[in-house]
Amino acid sequence: MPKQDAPSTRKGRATRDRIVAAAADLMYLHGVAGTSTPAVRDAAGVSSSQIYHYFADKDDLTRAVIAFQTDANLAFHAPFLARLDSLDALRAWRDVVVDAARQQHGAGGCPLGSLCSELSDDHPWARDALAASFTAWSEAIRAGLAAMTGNGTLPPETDPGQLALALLAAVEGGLLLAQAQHTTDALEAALDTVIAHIRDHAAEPAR
Amino acid sequence: MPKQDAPSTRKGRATRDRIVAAAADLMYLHGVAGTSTPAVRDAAGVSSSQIYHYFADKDDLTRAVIAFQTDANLAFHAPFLARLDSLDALRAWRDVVVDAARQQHGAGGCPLGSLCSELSDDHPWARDALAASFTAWSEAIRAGLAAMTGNGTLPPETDPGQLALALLAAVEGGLLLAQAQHTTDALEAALDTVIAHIRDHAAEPAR
DNA sequence: GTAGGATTGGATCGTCAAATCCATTCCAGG
DNA sequence: CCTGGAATGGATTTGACGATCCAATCCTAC
Repeated sequence: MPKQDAPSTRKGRATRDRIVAAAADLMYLHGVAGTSTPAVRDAAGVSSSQIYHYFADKDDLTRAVIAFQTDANLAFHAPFLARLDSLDALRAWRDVVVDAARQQHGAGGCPLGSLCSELSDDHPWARDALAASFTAWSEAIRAGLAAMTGNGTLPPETDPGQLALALLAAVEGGLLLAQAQHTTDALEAALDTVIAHIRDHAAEPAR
Repeated sequence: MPKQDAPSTRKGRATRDRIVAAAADLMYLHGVAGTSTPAVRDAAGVSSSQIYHYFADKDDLTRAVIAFQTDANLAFHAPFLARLDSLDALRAWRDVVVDAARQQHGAGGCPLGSLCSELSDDHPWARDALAASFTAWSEAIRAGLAAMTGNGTLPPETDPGQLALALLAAVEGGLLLAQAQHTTDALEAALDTVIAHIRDHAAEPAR
């Protein structure tokens, strides 16, 4: 039973947000199982009872963290995906993703990907939420690519949905490998390969 | 301090193997943190002391599981990657990967990927081992692709290492998304896109 | 067969995380 | 003001997990 009622007072909302932000941070760094509620309590600067005042249990808090990361992820990528109207714009997005990964030497991987890998099998509610997150993300990419078919950069018979999934998988797989290898090589190779395929398609005239 | 000495007696080796196999299975299903040593004890049909007789601690057992999954993974893919001398052989491998994922509706994801996502950030020894696993895997793919440049299927200027990383990232990302979506759509899209790019490259004559 | 190490069983200990409880303080509306 | 619900602090309970210990049994080498 999730505790869905938002805090009524301003202070309460601030506290709840602080808990979620701290939990999101810790869970990103150490995983959900690796994040204890005492750790969240200390990081957020609250007391134990606060956590259970605003959340039914740890699962409920985790639910909030998933929503938090979903929003953060879309907020981060949306500006670049909104106007994906040229190959250069696509490459610009690629650079942003690669730079972000490089900045932390791949550590952490994708916030959504980590949660997905850890929670999907045992927690259907988490799986559903994350599936929706990924769908929204790939839909944002697809919409961007659709702009390229719309303005003639790509031939009309290209399937933006297929390419969007391929790009998303490239990002997730690339970030996962970056986590182990501490290199963005795989991420770059995966994205560059898909983008090269798109470029080749754009270069050759529609048959 | 790993307990690296293999059991001296036949029975001991069998017990140790049983523990590792049970632990690998549970850790694949529920993650490392989600797998308690009592659970491993029950699944393997041994008593607590057995586990700590053959392994220094849970980390040491996890180390063994990583090695186990690394071997299993290579053993599974090697037959297909060994003779990757044509586009059809590449597509055959793709089908095997996709079928395996489809068979369990994406549940579980990649055994190595799951471990990587959970352990890389907090356990350097695991990260190193998994990085080596992925390197070996991508090297096997690269060697296969190299056969295609060797026999003229692919032009000599193609970079098999780059393509191998792209394929590996496609597999990992695709399996991760399959875990959330319970569909192999993304996996297929990612692999098909990279393979289409390779095909296009093969079709056009070397400049 | 028999000695001695390898292997096994299962009780047990210390620790820590999840969740609960209750008493106290805060604060917005009247 | 002042009052009732919201918010907070922190002690506490309960249970599980990792790890240890020691006694009993098994096997292998001689």
